[in-house]
Amino acid sequence: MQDEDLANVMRALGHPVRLSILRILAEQRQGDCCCTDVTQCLPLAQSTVSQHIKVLLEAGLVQRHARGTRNCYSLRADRIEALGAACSGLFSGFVGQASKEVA
Amino acid sequence: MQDEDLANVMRALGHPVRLSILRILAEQRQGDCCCTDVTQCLPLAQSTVSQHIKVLLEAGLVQRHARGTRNCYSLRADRIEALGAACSGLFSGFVGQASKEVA
DNA sequence: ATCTTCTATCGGTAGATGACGATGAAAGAG
DNA sequence: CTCTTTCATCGTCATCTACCGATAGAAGAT
Repeated sequence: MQDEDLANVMRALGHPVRLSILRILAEQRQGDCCCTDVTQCLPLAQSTVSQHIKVLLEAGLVQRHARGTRNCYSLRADRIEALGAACSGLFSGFVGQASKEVA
Repeated sequence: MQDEDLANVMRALGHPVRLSILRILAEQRQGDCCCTDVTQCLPLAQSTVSQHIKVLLEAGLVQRHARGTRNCYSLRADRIEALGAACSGLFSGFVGQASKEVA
């Protein structure tokens, strides 16, 4: 994962509301969590929530699947796992060098 | 680490230049990397680099230690490790639930 | 066909962010 | 003391972000 992509994903994660949305989606068993459901869990307008979801979509962290009149969202576990791996590599790379000095 | 803090750190990481700065600091052996050194590695003005470093400082990702007329910067390995752990927990939490549906 | 629900998008506003050049303070060198 | 180097901060500008209300289109219900 390139720095540019990684930065994009980090930026998507860099807002408390979006972290909340991810948590809300993670708690849904069936993946049938639509925009209205998410909105009801948050003190924000539907349009605002929709915008945040769009950011998460573009970062590849969630996926959309239409179900009748609803748009349902769920986490993209594959991408999140990849991100976890990328972070591990990133941080261990940093720490590997940095620990020589920080002591 | 609370969502608010986590989001702050993510936001700090959510810019390619700041990721670059972290990489530059990680490559320094002695921790004697000053603002001018970092600036020479980047196509940006010194004031801009100083601003980015400030963001990283406030996120707790780097530390400053004066050395004569220079301000030297190094990574805070402890914080980065903590962040890595927080991310692991976050992602595994997400994936743990999400994987029930994504298959 | 009409009504309702859901939701993406638009338009607008306030505030944050990123970039720059200029400046001034601190610390060492001459 | 004077000069140079370093660098955080300030003022400014352009752009991006976050939020809202309004709207329109799609899909199902009546």
